[in-house]
Amino acid sequence: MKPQPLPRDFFLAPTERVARALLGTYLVHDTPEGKTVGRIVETEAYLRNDPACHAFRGPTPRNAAMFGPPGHAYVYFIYGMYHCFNVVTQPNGTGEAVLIRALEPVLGWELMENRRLKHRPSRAIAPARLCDGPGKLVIAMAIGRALNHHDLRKSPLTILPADAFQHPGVSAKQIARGPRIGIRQAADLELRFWIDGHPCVSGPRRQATQ
DNA sequence: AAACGGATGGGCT
DNA sequence: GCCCATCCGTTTG
Repeated sequence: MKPQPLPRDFFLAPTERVARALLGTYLVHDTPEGKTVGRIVETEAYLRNDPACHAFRGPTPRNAAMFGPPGHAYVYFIYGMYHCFNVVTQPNGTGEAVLIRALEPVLGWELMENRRLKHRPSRAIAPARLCDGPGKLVIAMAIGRALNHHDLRKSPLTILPADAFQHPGVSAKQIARGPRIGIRQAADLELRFWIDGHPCVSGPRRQATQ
């Protein structure tokens, strides 16, 4: 039987719990160019009463998706040239989400590499560096503003459970946590989660690779 | 190995 | 006008 996308109820759990539960699941994007799949290895939670959260000061045109239905995408533009991809959590109107920060490439490696090289044609990219950051994975998976508000139970962009590719999943003991990256407000909150020691995690805390 | 600055443009005070 | 949920190449120790 074909694996079914994560159901709506998955995203109704407390956001911190959803951020942990997403580790080991698979982000799948079907495009005319081909299919790409990445295993989620790093996430961050953004909460309603959290000054670092885009929804903190209430709804605006930009953050509207965060106040929309759970299990939909929130895609936003940042630093004049990048996008970030989030999954909305909690009931409609709450304003919480999980940022997807890093993927382990699973399928469509060559397509992901070509997309990355188009943005940065100067050098080769090590496999573990292909999707080790929120801006990078969005380029590799070709996730753009058009997918803002997209229902992640439907084609072309879905999230499949950890067992979809015969993987046992991620146990609580394998999950590390720490402060979120790149924010000034609420910088002390430990709302970043990753698979401990995984080579595809972003930042200095990942395991040393070559 | 870590620190730093430039690119680049939308969103909000 | 200032602030970014970033990335990359260069410099520094």
